Amino acid sequence: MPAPRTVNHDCPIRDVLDRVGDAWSVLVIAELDKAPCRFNALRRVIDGVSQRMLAVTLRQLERDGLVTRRVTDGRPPQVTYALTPRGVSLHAALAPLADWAARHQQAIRESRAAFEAAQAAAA
Amino acid sequence: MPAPRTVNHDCPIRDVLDRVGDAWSVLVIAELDKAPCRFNALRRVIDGVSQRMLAVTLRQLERDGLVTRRVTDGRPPQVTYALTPRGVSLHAALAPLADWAARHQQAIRESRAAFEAAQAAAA
DNA sequence: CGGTATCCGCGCCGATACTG
DNA sequence: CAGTATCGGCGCGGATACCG
Repeated sequence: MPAPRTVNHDCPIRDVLDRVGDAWSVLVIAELDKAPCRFNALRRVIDGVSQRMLAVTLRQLERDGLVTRRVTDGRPPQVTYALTPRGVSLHAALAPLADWAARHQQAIRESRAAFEAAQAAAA
Repeated sequence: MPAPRTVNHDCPIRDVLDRVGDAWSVLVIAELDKAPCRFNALRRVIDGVSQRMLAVTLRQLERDGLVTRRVTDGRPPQVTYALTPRGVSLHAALAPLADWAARHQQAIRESRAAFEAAQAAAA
């Protein structure tokens, strides 16, 4: 297949944004940064994520070497996920963005309200 | 209404990631950070973006107070987009992530290849 | 030149059912 | 407990046509 998907540029940041832009990946990383966690525990704490999306997200993160999947057979079977050093470093690289978001959140909301008010006035 | 939905958390970073996760927003911001730019010039340099998506993206960024839209009537009419200080600060907050992406890109590709090789071996 | 309006396909994701 | 398989809707975005 020639064109799998939006080519954009081979700009390296796009690979990362495809992951980071996903709603769940960041939440999973943030949670695992606190402590390793099991599947259903993760599911409960993330709240809103479906079983399928959590599985898919974890598989992607594992694939990229950002989390590890450790299986402990027994009754009941246990699977523990944890961040790799690479995953930790990504979480760290995300911090400035999170900071920015927290600092500008209010101003952005006001901008949006103002913009919509202007739109309404134009109509 | 108990839980409207797609709430995740009111975590402020989600608002930002909805924008940043969008394929085009970051490219537009990066381009406008170099210099203000007109619509079609932006279209040419971004390469791959449809007219519709560029318009939508710019509207969102304007709405959030990240870019300004300046119209100069004449023949032909001109519309110039530029980053606001807030937009510049977002671009700066993105830098560590871009750095991280550049530094880990190669390792991630290798992880993916290894993962897929393991998958193939399991089959 | 710089858009908006409309249509429509396809890909993502939630729901459901089943397995080791 | 920790998943995979399958289906179906719906929303995102490309293509196209048209306007100031």
